[in-house]
Amino acid sequence: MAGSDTRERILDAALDAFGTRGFDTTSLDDLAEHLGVRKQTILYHFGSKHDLFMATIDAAVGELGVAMIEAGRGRTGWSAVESVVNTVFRIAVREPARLGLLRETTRLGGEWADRMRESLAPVIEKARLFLTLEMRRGNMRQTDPNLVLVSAYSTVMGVATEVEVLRAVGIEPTLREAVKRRRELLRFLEAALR
Amino acid sequence: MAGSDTRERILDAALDAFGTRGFDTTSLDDLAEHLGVRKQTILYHFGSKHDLFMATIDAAVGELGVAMIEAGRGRTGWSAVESVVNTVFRIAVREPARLGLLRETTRLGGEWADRMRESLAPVIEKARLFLTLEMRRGNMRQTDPNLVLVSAYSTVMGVATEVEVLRAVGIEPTLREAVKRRRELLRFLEAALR
DNA sequence: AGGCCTGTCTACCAGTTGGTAAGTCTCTGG
DNA sequence: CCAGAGACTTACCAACTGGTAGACAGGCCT
Repeated sequence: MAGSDTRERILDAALDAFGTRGFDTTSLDDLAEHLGVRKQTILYHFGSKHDLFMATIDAAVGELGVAMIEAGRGRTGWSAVESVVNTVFRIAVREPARLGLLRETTRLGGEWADRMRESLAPVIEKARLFLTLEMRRGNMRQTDPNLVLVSAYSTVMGVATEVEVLRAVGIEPTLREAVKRRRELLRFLEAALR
Repeated sequence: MAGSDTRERILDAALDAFGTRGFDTTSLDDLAEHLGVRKQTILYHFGSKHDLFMATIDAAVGELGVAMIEAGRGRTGWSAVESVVNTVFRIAVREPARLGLLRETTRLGGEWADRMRESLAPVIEKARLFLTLEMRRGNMRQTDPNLVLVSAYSTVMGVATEVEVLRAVGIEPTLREAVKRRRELLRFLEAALR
């Protein structure tokens, strides 16, 4: 039959559901119905809802990390930052659930956040090194790289994903607006970092 | 007996629970047990879980807005920004659930986010006016105030509340660290805005 | 052919959820 | 003194949750 293709389909659907509706609100029944499959098929492939979420984190966060490292590879200075931000924004527009899952995971904390940190550790380490180097070179203002990292992360994530906050200031989440937002965000970051 | 004091107690506990564990994860049973009261007492005062959450938003977001406006009153320029950020940070440290509830509400979206936007509209309007004025005076770089607002909001909220992200870069959420974070955040914002 | 593994299904379950119905108690005003 | 409103309770329920047990089909290897 379809072979192990079902597993992939479940993982995709789970990523989408967990990343948009959240972990608690997503029931295996709903997920199964949406896939045209019985709930027990999901449990057969992933054992438990817990394990399914774990697998989802690995898949989503892993690929996200790879994309970010790829975006920064070979670039230096401001162009590296720009490239990474553009990549994150592209993902935010095309697969909002992927960043949503990151949010959801940090929100849930505990064991899941640990897992996510593990997956993301190499990216963070790379970013830290980058910042340290740029500071030493005098291309960036001197401060604690970790704190800069948090500020930059928060800003990018927020501007890229916080739909309701955008609406609160009268910005509708359209593609055109996303482009403007990205441009302004880059200016904001550039001013803050350099 | 205790009169309508129970209502207040329920509201406080609900704010705490919804703001930290989230809406779905918080059951009326748990809430009731924690209060030493039957679940039906909660439903007597608030009708439904839905209505309880609404009331929680009104209470929490309302007071937050008042605190922010109060912090900015009478001040101009950078000192106003500083004062508001300090206020938000104080709340983040002392009543993390209050900011957590804001997060949770934007996360859930829909009707609840609408309600929150209503409560917060005057604060946002005031902030927008402030930014416009400062830009006109030349104290702040010229751009779309709405976009600046989103960037600033995201950054402050993130740095103040995203515990797991902080841990990811090796910062433990202690009080001492919070002070350092606030100082760095202010520098970050100052560089980005002026 | 026959045993076995994989993938999917049906049937079922115990626990938890938000919510309804109807009672009990106490205080207060006429 | 008693009617009734307010505050809180017990008793109950239907719906849904994640998960287990076991059957059945088909392909693969011997």
